Amino acid sequence: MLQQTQVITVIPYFEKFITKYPTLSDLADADEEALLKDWEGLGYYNRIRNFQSAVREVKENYGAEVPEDPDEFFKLKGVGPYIGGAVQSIAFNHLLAAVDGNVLRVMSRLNADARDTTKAGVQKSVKEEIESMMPLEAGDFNQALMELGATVCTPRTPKCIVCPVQEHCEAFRDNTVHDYPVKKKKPKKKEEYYNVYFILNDREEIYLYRQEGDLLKGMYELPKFDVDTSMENIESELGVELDQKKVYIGSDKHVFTHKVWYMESYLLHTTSSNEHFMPLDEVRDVPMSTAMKKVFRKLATDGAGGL
DNA sequence: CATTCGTGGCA
DNA sequence: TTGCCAAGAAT
Repeated sequence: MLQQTQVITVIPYFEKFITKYPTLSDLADADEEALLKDWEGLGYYNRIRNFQSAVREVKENYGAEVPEDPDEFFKLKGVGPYIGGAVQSIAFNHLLAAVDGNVLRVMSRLNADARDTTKAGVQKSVKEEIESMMPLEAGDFNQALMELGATVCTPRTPKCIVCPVQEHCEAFRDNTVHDYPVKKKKPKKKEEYYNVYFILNDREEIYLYRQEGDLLKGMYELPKFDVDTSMENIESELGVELDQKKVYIGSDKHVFTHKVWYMESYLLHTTSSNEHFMPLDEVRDVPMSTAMKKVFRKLATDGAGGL
């Protein structure tokens, strides 16, 4: 949960998961769609699939005991350098570093390190440097380093005046704290323009399906097409016959890490039905991305009422 | 090594 | 309004 996600955001999800899935088996046996519903809104949805995969692996191949051997633990899905170091140091006191964004920022300033911290090789180097001076209280040390970054050595206005390691900080000495960490600039987000359709039939059902591909995989979405797609193509793609008149619902923008969706939504009627149609009162129970929820919200407020 | 994975808060 | 950033990992 904590991968690229703030602690404050994670807390309510964490509470829900440990309550609803208190044991390894509860998580291992859970339905993927139910897990996605509980993860809804947290983003990076592959994380929960990876986690379930790791839990099943532990249950089946490690006697339901989380492996204390770092080499074994690192084999689990979703376990990378950070999670591996964090868990193995905090839970089992192995002398491994837990290098997250906070730690990279702290270390780059301490050393006035101008290397690009987005590069895996640089992160590995920082990890090895920390491990070369790791005290026996590895878990505490890792958490202290992260906490220092989260509360004192912050991105914008670091509180150098109260920093406990100020006298060791090369960037502070040089008055160049704001030059670190060095990161390569992110490429511009790709803009994508879609028409999104609420297709309702006579039985109060709506066309809704699980998203495939990689982005938002497993989350339910409304039929969505490039803006230049003809109605004939849409009917043929979806296997439905659509009434001529369509009602404009609204416009939504949704920003992802690497792309932006611009969505225009419309309400359409059909007399068709197929396996993709779902009763309207079941829509609330399926996992849906924040992007699609925005579109639905507009229908509920401005549209034909009813949801 | 670079790209692709969500979402919300903040300046 | 825009870009940055968050207890990163898989591909």
